[in-house]
Amino acid sequence: MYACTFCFDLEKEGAHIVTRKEVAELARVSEATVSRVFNGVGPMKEETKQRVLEAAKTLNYHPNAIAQSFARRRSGNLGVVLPYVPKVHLFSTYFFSEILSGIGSKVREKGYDLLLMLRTMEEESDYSDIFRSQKVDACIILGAGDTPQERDQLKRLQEAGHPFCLVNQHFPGERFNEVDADHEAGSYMAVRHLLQKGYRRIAFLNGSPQFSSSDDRRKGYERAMREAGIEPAGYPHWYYEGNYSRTSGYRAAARIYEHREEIDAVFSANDRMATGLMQGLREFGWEAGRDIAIIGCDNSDAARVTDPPLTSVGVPFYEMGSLAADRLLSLVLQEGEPFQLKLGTQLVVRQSCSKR
Amino acid sequence: MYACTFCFDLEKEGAHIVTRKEVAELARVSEATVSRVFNGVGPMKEETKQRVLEAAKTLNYHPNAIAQSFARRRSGNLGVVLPYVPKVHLFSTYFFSEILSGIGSKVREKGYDLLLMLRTMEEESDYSDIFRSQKVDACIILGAGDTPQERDQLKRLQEAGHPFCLVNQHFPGERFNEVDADHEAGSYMAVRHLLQKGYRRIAFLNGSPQFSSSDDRRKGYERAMREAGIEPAGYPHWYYEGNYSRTSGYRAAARIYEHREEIDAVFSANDRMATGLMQGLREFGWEAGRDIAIIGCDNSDAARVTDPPLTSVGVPFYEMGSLAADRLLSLVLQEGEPFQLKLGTQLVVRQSCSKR
DNA sequence: TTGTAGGCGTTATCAG
DNA sequence: CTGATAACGCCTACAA
Repeated sequence: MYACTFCFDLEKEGAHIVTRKEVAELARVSEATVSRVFNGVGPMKEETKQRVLEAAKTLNYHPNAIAQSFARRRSGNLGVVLPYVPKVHLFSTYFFSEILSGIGSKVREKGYDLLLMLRTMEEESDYSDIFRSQKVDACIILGAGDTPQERDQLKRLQEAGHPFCLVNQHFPGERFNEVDADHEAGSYMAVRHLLQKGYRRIAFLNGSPQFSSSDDRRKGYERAMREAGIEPAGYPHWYYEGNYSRTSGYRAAARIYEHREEIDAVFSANDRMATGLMQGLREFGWEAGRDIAIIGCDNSDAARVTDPPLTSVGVPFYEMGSLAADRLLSLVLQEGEPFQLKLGTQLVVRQSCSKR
Repeated sequence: MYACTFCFDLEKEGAHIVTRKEVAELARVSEATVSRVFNGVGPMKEETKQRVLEAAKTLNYHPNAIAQSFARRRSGNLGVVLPYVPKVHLFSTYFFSEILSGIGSKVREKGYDLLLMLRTMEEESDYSDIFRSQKVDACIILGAGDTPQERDQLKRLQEAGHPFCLVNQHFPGERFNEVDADHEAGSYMAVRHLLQKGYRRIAFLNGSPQFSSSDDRRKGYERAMREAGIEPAGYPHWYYEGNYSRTSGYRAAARIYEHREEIDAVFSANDRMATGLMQGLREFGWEAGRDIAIIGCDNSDAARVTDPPLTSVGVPFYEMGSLAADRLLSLVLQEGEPFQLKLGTQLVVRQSCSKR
């Protein structure tokens, strides 16, 4: 009998939404006091506090986050913008899932929530829309490229005073908040590695030019070559350009194979293109690591799966995401300065460039 | 001079947050009328409507989403729970990014937003917490497994009347909302394909048992074998179990190679394990498609990258996500019934099982 | 067709 | 230390 009543009550509570008011009544204090207890502000008698907490527990009270956001005029959400291209995987999902994980862990640590916004390409939507609805307090923009439109939109965001941050992308000449990786240094290391192994005729397979990492990698490649006394500009057949997709790497294989007399290694601006390249070359009977050396970038899962496993420049995407969220949320809380950070990269040597 | 004033005004507007009140004043109507116009409810004079819209445009008014949520007592957010294991990729990121994309497109189409919740494993947090704060109106749970704790939590959610949905996971005996794929049929097709190619000694590399798809795939495998007059239970060396990670597939390679006399094909419960398996076997000098046939599941990107490319059972993750979001949000709006759906799968033949 | 007014569940500011 | 009380921006009967 008692048990029944108890169960019944519990079920009712499950449906009913407990408010601060009820807690206040049960604890015989004012609603304001309940809020103080839950926000830990102001001095208060320990006994009162305990009475409130107890009442809250028996009623199973949980503050309404929406009401809090409304009253505080802060959503408590960090927005993350992802370029969304259905059925086409221009970027590696590795890139995004790592960064997202990094953001997610930091955001949770800071008591925020993550609002995901998938941006379709066709849509000319202003970034400001994201902030206008007030659903996010700040926002991290992933996969942005340096195009005139993009620059314009970001500038407007900046001028409007909306806090945002870019990850893995740099806009020269602007002072946007950014967390980037030192792709130049990473590429330099990779190409140096090839040179030390005795390769001299090293081609470069670049990605889409609107991403700053493409430019950085090209610079690293050229610096290493020039330091070795080789001027890559003198060899037109050493430069190829894809769009970071596996397919574009696959297509490059044909062109590269055409000039096989002048090439004994390829440095690719990401792993996806490198895997496509390996696959394409294999169809001509060329094996990476035997007939040609190949190095990729990102050190993604794909690099471990290919045959032979792919040497690659590791990029700390997870840490970049975490750091971006950390600094950006600090900015929102008025504690912290604008930032433009660059994290180190690391060469992970595997078999795709080991022979010789 | 005029231009200057204009610019100045625009900048001020960028910082100031325009409210409904100001629009009402400029349009010389009540605030209620502004709301009606923006929500398209109730009859109204076309002229009034235009006046309001114009005023809103000149002031650059956008309704405050938080305030709307507060008043409507609906957040307008769909929660998505992801298991979050830093630095460990138990599932393929492919799986999640596809489902997430599917959810994302549907959610946007319905005017909702996506709230991402990364769930760490250690944490014993009740799923109800997700709803208590009122930050989501419904929620899609990804990567759940059939464990006693999980079942308990989901039951409680159900009893509390919180709308949720599972994707790619079935809980026998419960009536949870689910969108699953017909893994049994897919596996059956895959194994039939092997049998038709003349393979008879087919081993099965399963994934973690807490996922219903593991069980389904085992059933499909067994049904195909039995129909061919082979009782797999009679061959203990035909069953292996990994945890869906590439590494677990790699490790299985050694055990499978040990019994190579009794095995000429392997059906793997996902692509990641299959790629690990291929890699492991290669270290013993065994090539997939030449010395052994291999088929995976998921038809992920990885299946196209391996050498040889991997035959795989395609699962419509994108559509599953989209469908789940669609039906779940319909439920929230009181239009639509509880659902338990199952989508078809498809065998994608590549070279990993072509020879012979 | 439009306006008035009460309410949503907090936060935060003042008195006491 | 604690209790009133005024916002917060919008929704929605109900009234006119």
